Amino acid sequence: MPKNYDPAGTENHWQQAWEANAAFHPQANQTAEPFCVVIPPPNVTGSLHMGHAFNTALIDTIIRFQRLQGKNVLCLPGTDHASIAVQTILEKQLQKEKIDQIQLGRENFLKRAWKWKEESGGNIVRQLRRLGYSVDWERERFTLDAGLSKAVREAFIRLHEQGLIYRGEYLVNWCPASGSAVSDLEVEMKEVDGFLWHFRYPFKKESESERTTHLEVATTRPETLLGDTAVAVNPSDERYKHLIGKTLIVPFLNREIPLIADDHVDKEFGTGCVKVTPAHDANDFAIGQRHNLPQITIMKKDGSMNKNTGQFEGLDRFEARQAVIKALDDAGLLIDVKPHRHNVPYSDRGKVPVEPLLSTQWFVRMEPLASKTRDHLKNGEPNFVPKRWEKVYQDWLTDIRDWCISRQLWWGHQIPAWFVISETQGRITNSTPYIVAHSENEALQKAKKQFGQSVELQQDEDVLDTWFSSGLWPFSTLGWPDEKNKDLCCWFPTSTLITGFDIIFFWVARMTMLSVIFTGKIPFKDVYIHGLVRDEQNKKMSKSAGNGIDPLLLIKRYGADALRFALVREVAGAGQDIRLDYDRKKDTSITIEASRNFANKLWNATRFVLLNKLEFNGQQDLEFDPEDLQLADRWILSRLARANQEATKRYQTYNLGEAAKGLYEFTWNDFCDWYLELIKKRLNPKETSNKQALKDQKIAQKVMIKVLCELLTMLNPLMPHLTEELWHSITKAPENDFLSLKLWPELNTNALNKELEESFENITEAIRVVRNLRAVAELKPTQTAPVIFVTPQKHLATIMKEAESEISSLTRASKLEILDPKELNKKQSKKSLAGVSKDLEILLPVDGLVDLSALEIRLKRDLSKAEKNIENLTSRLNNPNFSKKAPATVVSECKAKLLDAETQAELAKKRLSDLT
RNA sequence: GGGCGAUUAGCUCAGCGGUAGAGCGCCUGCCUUACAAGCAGGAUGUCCCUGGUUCGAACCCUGGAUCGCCCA
Repeated sequence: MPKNYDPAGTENHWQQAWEANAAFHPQANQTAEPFCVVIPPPNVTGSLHMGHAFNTALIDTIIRFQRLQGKNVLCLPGTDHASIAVQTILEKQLQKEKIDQIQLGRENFLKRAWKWKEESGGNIVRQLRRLGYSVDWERERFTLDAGLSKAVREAFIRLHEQGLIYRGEYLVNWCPASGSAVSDLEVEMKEVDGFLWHFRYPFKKESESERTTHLEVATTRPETLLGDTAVAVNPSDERYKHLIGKTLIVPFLNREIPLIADDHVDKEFGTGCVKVTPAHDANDFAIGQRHNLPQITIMKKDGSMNKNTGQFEGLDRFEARQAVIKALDDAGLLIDVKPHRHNVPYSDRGKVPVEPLLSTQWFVRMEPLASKTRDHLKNGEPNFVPKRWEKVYQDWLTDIRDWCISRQLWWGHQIPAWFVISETQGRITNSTPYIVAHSENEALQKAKKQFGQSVELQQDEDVLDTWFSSGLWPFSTLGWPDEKNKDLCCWFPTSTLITGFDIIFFWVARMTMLSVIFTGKIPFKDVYIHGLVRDEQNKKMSKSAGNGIDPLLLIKRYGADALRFALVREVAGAGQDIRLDYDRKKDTSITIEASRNFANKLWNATRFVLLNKLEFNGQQDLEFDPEDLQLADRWILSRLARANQEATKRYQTYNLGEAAKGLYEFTWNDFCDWYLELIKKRLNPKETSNKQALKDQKIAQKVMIKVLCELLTMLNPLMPHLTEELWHSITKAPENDFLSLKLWPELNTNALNKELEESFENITEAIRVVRNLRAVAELKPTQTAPVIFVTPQKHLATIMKEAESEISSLTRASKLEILDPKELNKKQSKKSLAGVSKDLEILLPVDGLVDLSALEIRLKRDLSKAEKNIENLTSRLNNPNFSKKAPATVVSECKAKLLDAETQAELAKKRLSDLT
């Protein structure tokens, strides 16, 4: 084994071995308790970013732990088809090749899209493998698969049958960049610096009075005045009360519109008069509905002005704004321009302002779905971890708006609705009847029954929102709508959903709602919500901000295990965002480097064990008679059991960061720093003929191997590659026998011994004091010196005697004495360096030149600490309320501490007086 | 405007009623044959402010400040 761990080869090797042996491909018919996680399907156009790495690290840790618990674990991977993103990529391709999309036709376009998917779409999935993801690759799914497409059609048909899907003309968010409607959720509000334009809205001649020939109106979007069908004021606004009902004239178009009164108008905003454009603004749409106003669309789908705009026809929406302003100015109607910061809705994908636009779309009626899902939530389904996200989820399910699911795109699930165009002269209008069916054939049969033999059908051109198919993911991937499917029966409802809080709305809520309606069940028991990865400036990592950190680069530098361990370790406070330090010049991260160092530590601990197990081979049993165990053995076995107990609990309750930290500390501090150091002497006995020594050696070997093996298993969910490699090194297990498929070490409760652990701490503390005194004495590490421990505590003395030889070697003692204060020779103590730990005196009788002033400083510091303690504790104990009201254990603890502090102060004083 | 979260050592964060913790960094000494990606020793804090509850508050409650996120 080389001195340093090199992850590259190891990780690659085990990833291939796992996959070649289908290690994580479970059978649906096993009797073991099922455990299932479906991964949040990444966008097929995506490439691995830190968010994926983080999510993956958490999921994989959880499922690997559950696998070690003996459960029948399925983790199902896949990708979603990302309608808009793929379409955008292809459109760019076509543009480059100067191919017209319409001429190319839908069929050819889709051929190209699939070709692109086959060639480039696997990118993200390939990259996920680099993390060592223990998913079942044989069950990998894609939202446009035949199976999932069937599920989508079935879902659409069932919703439609239940009256939960409708088609109609409403105001939707139109994204001119992608030429499609998008849902409310795909709109992001951005605060931008704009202007508030004040202009005059003239009254019709008959409506004029001497004093009022016009109204002053303020708007951030002057171009929409071309679609105005009213001006509105608040009914209680004294300034305008008398004018309500009068007629105004739309500039340039000379359209007559009324002045109406509506409660929703804010008197304080602008002049208190608002123009009303029902076809281009959501609030105005609502006003329009209340007042029966006409809706005039002024824009085409590409964002340019249509024929309703007179002289402005053909202008792009932003050009039109400038043109309208200029025209208003020219006409003397423009009054004022004020800078104004306001929110503008942007399309998430298209990155341009969305345009509220009247158009005919398909919608899902959400309230009935949400209401059923809220009922489940009352019973605690699903269970959110951390709890606080439940409220976010609940708020979202309350006051939910209908979901616009149609997209004017080609890449996706084409809506399974066929228009009976023969009923409306071969054209699709808002009144054309339609048939919803699984296939064209079925639609035709149905249509013939209803409309006669000579019907002519045309399928709706639009596709469904990608989230519609993602919403079915937990059950469509398991074989739904085939309710007898073995996978579905075995693993649905799934166990845990693990995802970031940013998609609770988009994804989690939609999955629960769709699942409730189709299966009657919430699709997962637990929802573990994690935070986001932020950059070193605490900014959210995103493509547009350009502050992403490439996980693959970090994997290359530190290894996938180090990256995973670092990400999980940082997440101790569940649900909190994590900040990852990163040096952009050098592509290094101190946090991940620390995890890499930990991997190396584990590597070297194993190396040490292998170098010292002598004639042991992997098959040899590790049984031993507890009677033969030495103090250190019993101690480390107690610590091991505790580590096991804590890790189990933490893994089970999603406290993964704490699990990682706990195991890190056990490995480094307990096992490496103390246990392995303590047994070094036993492992290399000087007299090979001494039977007891050989026995002790063997016990130490067995214990260290046992501890290491269990440790490797417990760390396996966090660092799967490294632990797999090291486990094979120790056990010499065959290549296709995996630690990852073994069982979690059984908890040995008999080994737990709190008292022993506490006593042991006294010893380690004593050793620390000796080392400190040696440093004060400026002894060379190789130099030995005599050590004397003095304690009146019989128990402590006994334990120290039991560990005498270990203490000797760790303190480099030439001679070690453990004495009762009565046995201490005055002369001896006078000439010694001395330290104090609790009621233990530590003496270093060194002759020769020693810097006494350094020792004095040390002792004085000890003394003042102890005195401060005494003061503190006494004042507490002197408070009558304290002893009366505080729990008895706390009071007695306090008294014991006071006693300790007093002895300590006394000893320190004595030593100080000895110095002079 | 409504809601949520954060504020603890130089940095990144644990702790959530019983005298402040870890990792990294820092200082000192060590190539002690598992590991210098290491070992040993050491220093470091008005636990954001303000009242209050309590025998006792970093932790619970009032109010406020700053930063961040979500929704309107």
